[in-house]
Amino acid sequence: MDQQLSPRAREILAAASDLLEREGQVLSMRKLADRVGIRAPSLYKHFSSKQALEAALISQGFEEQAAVFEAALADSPQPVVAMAEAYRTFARRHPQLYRLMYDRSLDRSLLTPGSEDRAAAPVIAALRGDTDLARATFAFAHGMTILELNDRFPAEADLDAAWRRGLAGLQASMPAVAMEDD
Amino acid sequence: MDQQLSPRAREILAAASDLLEREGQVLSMRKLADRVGIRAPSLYKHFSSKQALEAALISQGFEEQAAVFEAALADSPQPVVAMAEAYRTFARRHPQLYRLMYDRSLDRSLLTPGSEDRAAAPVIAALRGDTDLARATFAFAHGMTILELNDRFPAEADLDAAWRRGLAGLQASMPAVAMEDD
DNA sequence: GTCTATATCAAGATAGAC
DNA sequence: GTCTATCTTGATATAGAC
Repeated sequence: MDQQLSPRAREILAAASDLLEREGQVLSMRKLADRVGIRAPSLYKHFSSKQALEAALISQGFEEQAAVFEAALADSPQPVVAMAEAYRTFARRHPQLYRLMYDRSLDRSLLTPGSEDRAAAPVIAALRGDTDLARATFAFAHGMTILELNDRFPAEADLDAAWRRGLAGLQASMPAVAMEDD
Repeated sequence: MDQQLSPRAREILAAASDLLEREGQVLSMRKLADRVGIRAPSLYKHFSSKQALEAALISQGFEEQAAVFEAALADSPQPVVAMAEAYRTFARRHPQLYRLMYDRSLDRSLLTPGSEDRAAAPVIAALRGDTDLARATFAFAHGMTILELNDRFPAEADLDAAWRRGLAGLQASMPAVAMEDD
């Protein structure tokens, strides 16, 4: 959690976030130190390695996702659609953080415990505990998102329509609840 | 096309393919040269840059995908399911090539002209020209594939079930043809 | 908690001889 | 088409002084 980080460490993370948000910037300890206004070796007084620093950023990302998903679950009559929109918005706002979070394998031992699960929980809840469908929906959302970030769709593609189409199909395979609510 | 490449260039590409297939190996001009049995600068007599060499590998990958998708379209009563299986098999057989092909933006000017389109065409045909649905299905397949390669699903997850669930939902949103065939 | 100095490694690419 | 020698850049990380 953030509580375990010193104020200075949090400043460094904020600077790293800023640095990442300039699209295309790759995180390096030197560039980060420049931005903070110190020398690169000094960063190691606050984070034991670059990997540990990245893990802190990733954990923060999961916490933010958890918050927006929980809001979507609580506030929307169509939580899956609302979550998909929140997912896409998150990725567009922090494209480099998104890549950091999802483009590689994760060393989960370095993450804030439970942060990844907290982001996943509202998604599974919105799909009524159907984990297969939740995984399929997550895969669809990630695929749409990362392919868009990587410019892999034709310029003329109507991505809103593809999102709608995919979500409609996936939700249609949910066990119908029709008139009742569980 | 391959025809434009010299025999030596094709040997180099084959070596690069081998090198990539050892999971986890990142392609470098030096390691590639070692494997070919020459010095790194000599590679530049055959490919103008590392990027050009990668583009040749990617083009070959698209050609291979086009071939397996075309076979799936021709041979299977359920072409979308057969293509999804072929897609997953391709990625598992060449995980590093798969990442090279899909993890980044593409400089299409370096590719073999038309190779990317040839891979996409059978997919669109199998979905009866519905491009929105084709993009949604591609996104789902890529998401499942890359998240599996990156170990992002829990160890106990039943990925076969998630694939089936996703494909069933997506195909259900195809305009029904029921008794007729077009 | 910051600094300087440095170790270590690895990468892509070019020049020019043979 | 191959070589040697080299340029240039950039990265993570440590040691030890202040």
